[in-house]
Amino acid sequence: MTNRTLAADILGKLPLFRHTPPARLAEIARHARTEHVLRGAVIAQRGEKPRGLIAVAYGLVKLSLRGETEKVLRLVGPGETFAEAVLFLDKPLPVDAVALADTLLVVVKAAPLLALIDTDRGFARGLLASMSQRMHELVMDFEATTQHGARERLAGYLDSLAPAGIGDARVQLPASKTVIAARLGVTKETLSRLLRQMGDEGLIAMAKRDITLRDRARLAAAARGDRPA
Amino acid sequence: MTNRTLAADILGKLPLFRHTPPARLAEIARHARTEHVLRGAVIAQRGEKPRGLIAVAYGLVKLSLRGETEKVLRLVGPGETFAEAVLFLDKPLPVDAVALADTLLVVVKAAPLLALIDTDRGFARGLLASMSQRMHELVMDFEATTQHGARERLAGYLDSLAPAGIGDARVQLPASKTVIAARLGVTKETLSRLLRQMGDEGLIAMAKRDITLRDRARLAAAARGDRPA
DNA sequence: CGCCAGAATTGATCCAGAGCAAGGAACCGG
DNA sequence: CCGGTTCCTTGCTCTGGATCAATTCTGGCG
Repeated sequence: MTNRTLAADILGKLPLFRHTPPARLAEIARHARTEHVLRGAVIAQRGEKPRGLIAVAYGLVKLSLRGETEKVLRLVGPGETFAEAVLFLDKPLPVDAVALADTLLVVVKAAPLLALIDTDRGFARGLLASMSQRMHELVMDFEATTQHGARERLAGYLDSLAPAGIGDARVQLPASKTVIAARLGVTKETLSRLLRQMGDEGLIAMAKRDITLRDRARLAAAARGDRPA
Repeated sequence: MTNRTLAADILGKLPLFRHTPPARLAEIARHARTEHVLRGAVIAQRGEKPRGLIAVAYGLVKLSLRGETEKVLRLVGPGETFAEAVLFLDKPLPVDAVALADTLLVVVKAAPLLALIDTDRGFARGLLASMSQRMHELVMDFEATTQHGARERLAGYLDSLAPAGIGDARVQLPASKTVIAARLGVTKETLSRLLRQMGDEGLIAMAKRDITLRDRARLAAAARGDRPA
């Protein structure tokens, strides 16, 4: 399979292009290329000008703000895209992107996508919807960071990892605890202590990156800010 | 002037509709209405379903997250719009909207706008651009809140109020200090102390809501995190 | 003018979470 | 099986900014 048909294949599976006719998709793929990067590789850096829309075929990408303390804005997994927003702005990237695992990317140049907005109404709507979604998540995150304490954020995060349902649930952290901590906006030390504490309270059980939610009701309560009994 | 021609008139002045032909604009205005609200009035509350895209003709609207401590996400002034993102999501509003002054709003229902995306390519692009812009601002704000201390945020904010340039600049706070404090993510007490401190250092001079930036170089330095000499 | 409510200042205290330091524990290639 | 990373945990201390508690200032309005 050539690089381009591979790209077309991957792009076709994205929600964004779900309704785009194959002919147009092939056209888009002509301006796309796949890129394989190793764990730890820097995909893009803050300040650079974006190379285009980036989709993750497999692997995991970390988008983060780097100050003296790193804040992870989003973990981008298979089937997800990033850098949509900068496509339409003449601004440099505001975040760093680093591969957390061996990752296959598809990079699509901006120009053909801009054209696609005019010719494929489904795409325009899809893009709008996905950006709205992203925006909403960002606002929710903002709220979590500014309104809730570290314990509440962690409880909410853990709860969000498991599909709604009652009874024990087993979840797996999508990245190292250090990265999760930066995602939650705390230090790894604080995360470690909080996990420990929740373990002691019987809220969760932890084995490495695998966590069992032992009491989802109390976990949800903790996310709402209730202090332990 | 009727309510509708007024609405059309106001909408026509927005960047978003800058390139929309008058005929379409009139069509949109058929589904829009103006709304005059008094200072302090609640325009929309978190959890409600959005009534549509809202534009501010004159006045000032505060968008904020309400927990036990309020966080102001954005102050929306004349010529600006809000609630675009929720148009495309079937979700309740994530924020509260309150008028900070007597304000004239134009409320445009979602349906005709969705139709306009298909018929007016300029509009689709404009919408995408404005959402991207909003997104970018949100990320910058996020960065400020998570990466910088209160003093740096204030310095950056003050600096951003004045157009770039050297020498003394006079700016005016767009709202009460209490609101500005919530915008910056600090308490009014902390804001008061910081302003005082910057005054003592000769960085700024303050009279009520009017602030003179006395040393933009050092102000910019403070925004970057340099401690006072 | 004098009164009152909301806004701002100022001082004193408190605390969640950061920072620092020092081990453990799992994982890797050789 | 060893030696080196990289990741995680745990104890101690420190601090930015919140919180609590008075005043003081301000701008309407009768």
